[in-house]
Amino acid sequence: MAPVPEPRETRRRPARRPTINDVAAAAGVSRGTVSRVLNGGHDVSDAAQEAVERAMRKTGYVVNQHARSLVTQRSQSVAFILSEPQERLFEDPNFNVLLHSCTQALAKHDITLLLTLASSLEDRKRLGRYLTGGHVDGALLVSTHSGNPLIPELLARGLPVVACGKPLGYERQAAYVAADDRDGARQMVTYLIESGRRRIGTITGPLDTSGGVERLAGYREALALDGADSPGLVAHGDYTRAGGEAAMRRLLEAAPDLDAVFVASDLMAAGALTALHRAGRRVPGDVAVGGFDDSRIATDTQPPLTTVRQSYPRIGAEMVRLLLSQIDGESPAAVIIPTELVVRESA
Amino acid sequence: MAPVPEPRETRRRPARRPTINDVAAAAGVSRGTVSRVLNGGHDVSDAAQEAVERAMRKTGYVVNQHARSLVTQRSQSVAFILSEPQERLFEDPNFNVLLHSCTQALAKHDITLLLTLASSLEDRKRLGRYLTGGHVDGALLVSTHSGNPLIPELLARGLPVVACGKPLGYERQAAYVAADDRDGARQMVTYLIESGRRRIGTITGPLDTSGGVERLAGYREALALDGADSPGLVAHGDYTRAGGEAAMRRLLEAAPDLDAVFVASDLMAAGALTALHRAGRRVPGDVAVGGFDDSRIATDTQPPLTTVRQSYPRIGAEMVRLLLSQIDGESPAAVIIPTELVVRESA
DNA sequence: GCCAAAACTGTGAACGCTCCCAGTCGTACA
DNA sequence: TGTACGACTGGGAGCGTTCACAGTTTTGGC
Repeated sequence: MAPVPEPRETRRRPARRPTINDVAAAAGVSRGTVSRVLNGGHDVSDAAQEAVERAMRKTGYVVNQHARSLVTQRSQSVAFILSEPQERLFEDPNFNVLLHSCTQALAKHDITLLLTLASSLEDRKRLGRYLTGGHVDGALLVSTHSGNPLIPELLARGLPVVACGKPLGYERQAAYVAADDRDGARQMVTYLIESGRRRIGTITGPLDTSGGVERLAGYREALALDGADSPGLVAHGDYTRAGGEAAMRRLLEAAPDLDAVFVASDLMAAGALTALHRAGRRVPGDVAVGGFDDSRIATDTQPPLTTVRQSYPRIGAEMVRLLLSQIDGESPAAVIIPTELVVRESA
Repeated sequence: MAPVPEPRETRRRPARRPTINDVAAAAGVSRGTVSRVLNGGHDVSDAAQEAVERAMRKTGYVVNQHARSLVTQRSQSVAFILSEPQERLFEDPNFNVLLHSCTQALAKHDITLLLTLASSLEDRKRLGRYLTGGHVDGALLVSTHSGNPLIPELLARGLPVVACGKPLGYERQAAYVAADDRDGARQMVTYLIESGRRRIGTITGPLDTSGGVERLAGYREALALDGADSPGLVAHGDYTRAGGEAAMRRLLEAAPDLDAVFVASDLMAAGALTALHRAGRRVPGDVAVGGFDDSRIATDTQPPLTTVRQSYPRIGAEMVRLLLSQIDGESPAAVIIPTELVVRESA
C-alpha cells in the first residue's frame, strides 16, 4: 500500500517553531545562557555568546513574546486609542504629526505603538477587553470627549493612561498633556483688541472637549479684562470646515457689525474665511480672523491665518514620557505646553 | 520606632491581579470549571456557571491574554500594516473605507485590528520582531510597493499575510486581494474610444505598484485592440494631486492635440483637471478625463469624474476572509474583484 | 431498577520563557 | 598554598492559562 501523501499544510505551517531549548541544544549551552544572551548578554562568555548567536541564526529562532510577557508582565507595546469617528482625525494634519512623534519617542525605548480604533460601542467593548487583558503596557488617548467610557475602565484596571488634552471629568485621576489653550486664546484675543478691533466674535469647538471649553474661557477672559465683553457673539462649531463656515454665517447674521473673529481651530477658520468671502467681507480689512493650531492649513488659506501654535511634536514626546514614567510606577501627572501667537495676514 | 509608611505606589499598582485560581477559590469550583465558563460555558452546570460569574465580578477578574495565547498559540488580533509614509494614505478617503471594512469584518470574529506604522527602516525592524514574535495571528498589508522587505520576512516566518493589491514579486507566495485593474482601465479606455476620442493619453501610477503597472497595461491593451496605439502619450504620476497636475502639463506639452486622458487615480485626475483648466482646455469639450477609484473626490471635482469603481468595502471583507482561512491552515489564495465603469460628466 | 450514555467536575501536564540560586571554575591576593 | 571573590553556567520553579483525561454524578430508555 502506498504511503498516504503528506498533507499540503505541513510545508506552510512548520510543525513547531524553534524554542529557546532548541537554540540551547544547538549551541551546546543551557536555556539560562540563551536567555542571558537574549536579554543583554551579561555574564556570558564570548564563546557562549557567539555559539548562541550562531544557533539562533541556524534555527531561525524568534522569541515567543507571550511566554516572555507572561513572566515579565510587560508587552513592550502601547496602544494609541482613537475612540472618535476616524475620518475626522485622519483629515487633521496635526493628528499625523502627533502620531508620528509618539511613534518616534516610543521607538527610542523599543516599544511598538499600536493604533486601535473604537468607533462603535461594540468595538469599545472588545478594545477594553484587549487592553485590560495585558496586551499593552499602557495607552495614549486622543480626542477625549467627556463621557468616554474607556477612561474609567482603564483607570479602574490600573492601566497607565495618558490623554492628549484635559480628559474632562477625570483631570484628577488620569495623566494628560495639553496645550495652554486658555492662554493661547487670551493671547489671540488680546492681540485682536490691541490692533483696534472692537466687536470680536468667536467660533468655539465642541464644549465637551477641553479645547472647546478652555479656548472660549480664554476669549472671555481677554475681553472681560478690557471691559469689551460682547455676549451674543459666540457661535459653536465642531472642528470641521463645514461647521466653521456655518457658524460664521450665523455670527454675521447675529452681529453684522463684527470686525474680528477668533476661531478655535484652523480648519474651522478656513471655513469661516469661505463664509466671509461669500458675504463680501474682506479679510483682514473688514473682519480680522484668528485661528488656532497652526496646522498646515494655516498657510494654505487666502489670506494665510494668524493663529496660535501648539507644538504637537512636543505634546507627543511629553505624552510618551508621562506614560513610560507611569509604567515605571510613578503616579500620573499633568503637563501643560505653552502656546504661541503666530501673526500672518488674516489679522 | 514608627513604622515606615507604605509607599504611595501600593495603592495604584495592586499587588497582584486576580488569576483564574482566585476566581475558582471564590466560586468554590476548580480552575477547569472557570476555564470552561471563560470559553463558552459548555459542560458547566447552571449553578457553577453563576457562581463563577459572580466570583469574576467580585474579584474583578480579567483573563491574562499572554497566558492564554501561550497555550492556544493565538492572540485574537491581526495587524494592519502601513509601511508607507502615512500622510498620503490618511488623506485618501478610500483608505478609511478599507480600514473600516476590515475592522468590521474582524469584529465579527472577535478579533482586534491593530494598525501599525513602519515608515523608517528602524521601525520596520522593530515591527518585524513584533509581528514574528507571535503578537498577532496574521497581517493585512496595504500599499505594497515592490521591494517591501517586510513581505519576505513575514512569509519566511509562516505568518499568514494578505496584501491589498498584487504584491509585486510575491504574487505566487502571498495571498492578495486586488481590483481588476487591467480590466477597469480597459473599460475606461474602450469607453473613451467609443465616444470618439482618438488621441488618448494616460497618467500612470507608480510603476512599482501593481495598480500602476496593470492600469497602464489595460490602457495599452484597449488601444492596441483598436489599432490606435499612441506612444509618447504616457506620463507617470505618483498618486498625488500635485503629481497628477504636473504629469498633465507634461502631456499637454508633448501632445497638444490630445483629446482624452485616462488617469490612474481620482486624486491625480483632480490635479489633471486643474492643469487642463489652467491651460484653457474645456472638460470634456476639448479633453475627456477618466479617473480610477471612484473615491469621494470623484464627485467633488468640476466636472464630476467619469471613473472606474473598485469596491473597497468588498476588498476589505475579502482580505479578512482570506486571512482567517490562512490562519485556519488553508493555503494562500488570490481574489480579483471586478471593476465597473461609472460615467459622470468628465468623459 | 439497572445500565449505558451524557453531563459535569477536578487535576496533572504542558505552553516557552525569565528569574534565582547553587554550583564550578579561574584568578588575585594574603 | 589557601581562600575569597568574581565570572560564568545549569537547572528548578513559576508565570496563568488550556487541554486531555480520568473520575463522579445524573439522566433516560427499557
